[in-house]
Amino acid sequence: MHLYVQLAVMSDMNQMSIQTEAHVPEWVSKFPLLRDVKDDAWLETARRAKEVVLPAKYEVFHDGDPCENYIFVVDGATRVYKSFENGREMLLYRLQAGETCSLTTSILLAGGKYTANAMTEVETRAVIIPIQIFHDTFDKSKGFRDFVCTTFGGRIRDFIMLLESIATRNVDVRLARYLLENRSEHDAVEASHKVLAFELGTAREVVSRHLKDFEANGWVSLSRKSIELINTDEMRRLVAGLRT
Amino acid sequence: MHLYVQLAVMSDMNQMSIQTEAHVPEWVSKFPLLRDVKDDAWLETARRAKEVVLPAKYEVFHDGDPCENYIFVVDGATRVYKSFENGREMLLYRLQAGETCSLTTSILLAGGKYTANAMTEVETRAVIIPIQIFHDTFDKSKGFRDFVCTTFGGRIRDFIMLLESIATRNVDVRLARYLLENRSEHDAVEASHKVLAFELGTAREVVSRHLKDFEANGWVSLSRKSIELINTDEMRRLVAGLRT
DNA sequence: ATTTTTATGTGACTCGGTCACTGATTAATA
DNA sequence: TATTAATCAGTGACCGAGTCACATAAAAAT
Repeated sequence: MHLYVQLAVMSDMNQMSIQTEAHVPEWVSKFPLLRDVKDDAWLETARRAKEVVLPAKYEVFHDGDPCENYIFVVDGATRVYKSFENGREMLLYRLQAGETCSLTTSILLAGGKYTANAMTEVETRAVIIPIQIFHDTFDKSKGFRDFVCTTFGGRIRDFIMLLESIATRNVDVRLARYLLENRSEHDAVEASHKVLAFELGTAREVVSRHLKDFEANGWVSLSRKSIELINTDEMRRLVAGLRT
Repeated sequence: MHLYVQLAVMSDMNQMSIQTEAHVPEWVSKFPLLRDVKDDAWLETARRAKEVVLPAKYEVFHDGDPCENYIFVVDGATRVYKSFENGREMLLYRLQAGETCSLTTSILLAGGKYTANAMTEVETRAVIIPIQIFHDTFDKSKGFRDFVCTTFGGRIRDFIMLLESIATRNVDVRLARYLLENRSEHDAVEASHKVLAFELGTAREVVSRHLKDFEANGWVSLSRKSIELINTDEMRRLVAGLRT
C-alpha cells in the first residue's frame, strides 16, 4: 500500500481545466452504480483519483497494515485471504473488475488495521482514493455514499455463506460444483490440486482424494494440472444433493 | 418483526411539543457514539422512535424475512445465529445493551432479506426505526451516519475472527478460554454442555469429552449444569499456547 | 408416584486436516 | 545438454471434530 503509488500512472491533472462539467473518467464505467452519479463532489474526486497498475503477485496489503486508500478494482484479479497461525490460508473473497474491497471499506468506516492479506493474482488496474478524500466525498456525495454502502453491505451475506461452507463439511459437493462452474468449453479444468484446495478452503490431499474418488466413479479423467469432466450428470446430482 | 410492534410501549408522542430542543431520549445514553449527536434530523428521529419490549425466546427475525426496521438494543440479550440444513446452528454474534444488529444494517444499506435468525435470550428492550426514516436520517445526519458506519464496519473483523475459530479447530483452547472469561466470582460456570457447545459453535459431545479431559487433568470439577474451575493456571497456559 | 424432559457419558464411525514420505514431471540453470 | 531444483500428485498413518446410537441419571412436569 505504500510502494505501489510510485508505480502510479497519474490521471493527467492538467487536463482537468479543459474537461467539460459532465466528463466522467473512463474507469467509472466499470461501476454501474456510479455511472449516473454526477454531483460535483464525486466528479472531482473521481477525476483526481490516482490510477495504479499492480503487477501480478503484488502484495496490496498485509495483516496489520494501516489502511490509507479506498480501492476500486478496474481490471485484473486480487485475492483477499486470511493467514492463520498454523500456516493455512483461507480465501475470503476475490476482487475483480468493477468491485471494491469490503475489508478496506470496513476499516475506513470503523477504523483499525487490516486483518487479512491481499495479493494480485494477475496484473491489476485499480483506482485509489486517499482516506481523507474518501471521508470528505462520503459526506458530500449521496451517490458515492450509496455506492459504498451498497457494495459493502452485500458482503456480509457472502461471509455468512463462507461460514456455512466451512461449517458444513462437504468438500466433495463443493469440489464438484467448482469443477462444473469453472470448466472450459471442452469440459476441462486446468488447475493444480493445490489451487483447487485454496479455492475451496481445504487441504491439497483432500482434493486429491476426492478427485481420485471421482475418477474411480468414472466422473473425471485426471492428468497433470488438468481435470477433464466425463460424466457431468452424476456430478450435478451430487451437487443437487441427490446422492448416489 | 411484524408482531412485536403490537407489544410496543410507544414513547409518548404528545409530550414532544413540550420538550426542549436539547432533549435526548434516555435510551440514547446507552450508545456513547450517539450521545453527542445533536442535529435536528437525528433528534427528531430519536424522539419518534418506537421502544419495544420483547419477551425472552422471542423470534426477532428469521432467515428469509424482509427487513423493516433498524434496531438499537437498549437492554437484554439477543442471539443472532445461522441454521444450517443439517440442523446445526452457529452463533454469529450476540446483541447486548448498547449494540445494533449489523446484519440488519447490511440489509438496510444493501437490500435483500435476512440470512440468519435472531432470538431474544432474555427479555429485551429495543428501539426501532422504520426503514424509510432510517434512510432519511442516514442522509441528513452526519452524526447518525457515522454511528451506523462505525458500528457496522467493526463487525467484519468479528466475522473474520469467527472464521478463524472455526477453521483452526482448537475447541479445547476455546473452551478453556470461554470458561476463564465467563466464570463467576466463585470460579464456576453454570451452564449445560449443550449451551457451551452452542457458544463455541461445536457439538455437545465434543464439549463433554474435553470437559472430561479437563477433569482428568484436575483442572475442573464437573456437576450437573456447573463447571467449577480448580486449576486456572494450567488452563491459562493452554489458552496462551504453552501446551502441557 | 409416575412420566416426561433434560443433562450427561460413551463407543463406533466418518470426514477433514496434518504429517511424512514417495515418485513423476516440469522448470531452471550450470 | 546434463544436472539440479521446484512443482505436482499419490498414499498411508494418525488425530481432532462431528455424527449416531445408545445408556444412565437427575430434574421437572403430570
